[in-house]
Amino acid sequence: MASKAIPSETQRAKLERKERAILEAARTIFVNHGFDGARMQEIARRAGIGEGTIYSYYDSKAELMLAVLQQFWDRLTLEAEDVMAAEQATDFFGRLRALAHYHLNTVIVNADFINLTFALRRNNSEVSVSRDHLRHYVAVFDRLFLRGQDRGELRADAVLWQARDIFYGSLEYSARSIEMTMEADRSTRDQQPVVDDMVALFRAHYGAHPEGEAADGTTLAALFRQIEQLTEKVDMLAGRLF
Amino acid sequence: MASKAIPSETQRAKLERKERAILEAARTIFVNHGFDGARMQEIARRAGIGEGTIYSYYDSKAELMLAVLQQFWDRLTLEAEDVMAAEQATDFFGRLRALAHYHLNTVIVNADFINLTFALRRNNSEVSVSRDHLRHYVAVFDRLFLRGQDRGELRADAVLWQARDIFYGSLEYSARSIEMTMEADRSTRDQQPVVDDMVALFRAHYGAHPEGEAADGTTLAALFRQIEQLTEKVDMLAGRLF
DNA sequence: AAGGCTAATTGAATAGCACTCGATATTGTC
DNA sequence: GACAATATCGAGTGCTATTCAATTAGCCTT
Repeated sequence: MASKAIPSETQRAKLERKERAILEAARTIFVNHGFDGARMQEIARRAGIGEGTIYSYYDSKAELMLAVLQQFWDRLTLEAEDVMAAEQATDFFGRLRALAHYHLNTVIVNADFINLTFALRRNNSEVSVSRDHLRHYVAVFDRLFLRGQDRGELRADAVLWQARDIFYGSLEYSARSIEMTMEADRSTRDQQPVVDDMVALFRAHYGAHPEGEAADGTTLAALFRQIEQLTEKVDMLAGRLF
Repeated sequence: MASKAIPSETQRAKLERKERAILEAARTIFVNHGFDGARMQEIARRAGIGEGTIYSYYDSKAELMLAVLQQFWDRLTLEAEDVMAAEQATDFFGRLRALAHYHLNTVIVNADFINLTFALRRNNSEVSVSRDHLRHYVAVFDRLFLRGQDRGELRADAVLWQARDIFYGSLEYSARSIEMTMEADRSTRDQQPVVDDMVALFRAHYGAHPEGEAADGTTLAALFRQIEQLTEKVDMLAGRLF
């Protein structure tokens, strides 16, 4: 029995090493050439194996790339947690700043990976898996936000997923703008105003503003929202009239 | 001379009709099958022409799709302008709401096109052209924002491109969230809170309300007054209706 | 250590696709 | 009607991911 287990252990180790080699090679080739530009032959050559062998590890090119992305997003998730844990400021906005800074920088530095992730959004069968990575990753923000609400730092009536979309959506677009304006210079300098703006935005719009409360506890943001809804109603009614 | 011009006119018309047929067929096939899933043969069959003929109109599959996208984004740009012009409320926030509403709805309804647009973000040579469509489209927002600043409705120190990224980035992510939660039901109901939140956000973060005194009683009073007036207006309009 | 069994590996063969090109048809001019 | 120019066609080309029959390596039994 033991004589069986030990050799199979070394065998498994060997297979795992080979799998890592494939993944490593695939990562390089995919990032450099994109999904369509990557040649399975080149990946095989770089991994030091035959072309057909890849298919005993991964069923298809798409699945291979999915594995690469899986690894990538898992790493990001762990790093994001670490960055927030390392932040001295333990209040919501301090941590939000740390997360925003990390995310923006990561998205810019790993623009290739981000593009790859969204390039898969065609083949519908793969999308669901691709979504899981993202869901897992953005859960970091969700936990932070909910904790902020529990502590009373954020409006209790704020909707989590709306805030999440604002956070990640804005930062992703900002990353693209930053990339466009300075293609070569990858310093972190120009990211600062974007991060500052994002934190200020969350403070103004989602912050609990205890000092600005009216006697009945109404907040400024709530008033603005109320104005929005009323204005809309007026528009709607006016539209029905004329 | 005239005898030359007239036949060439009919000939040109014929070619243009054929080009429209190709574009129309391509649009359908690309939307239904995605870029990689689309077969040039099927596009040709649907357009009622030979496969090779497409290549005397468009140099490649990618360029054909680019033409489809061009047409799509041009239409969106015009519609966005119209929607804003049709809005009764001429202040910044009223128009922003109209634009946000139009954009969010459009992105949801035409999710296929949006995905196609970003699917091209691999082949670098095409990206620049693809960017031009977007640049043209988002210029609608830019004009609105700058006008709002000129009129003193918005903070003068707000950075245009940051605001633009927040607007379009958030809405695109929100669209995805909305799609995910209700795959079938395409009513406009769930878009309302997102639009409200976006406008309220711009008001709180970019609005020029005497910001320094935001938390003091006078501003609060002004807001309450505004709410009073709006409520009155709603009552009046509702009274006229029923 | 040899033989046998299983699992892993290989790369030539297959199939599917965008795109080309020589042949054919259509149009315009005299 | 005949010639030139232009537009159309679809079988052929070249390039890929993927398959699979043949080969090799690993492991166990005796």
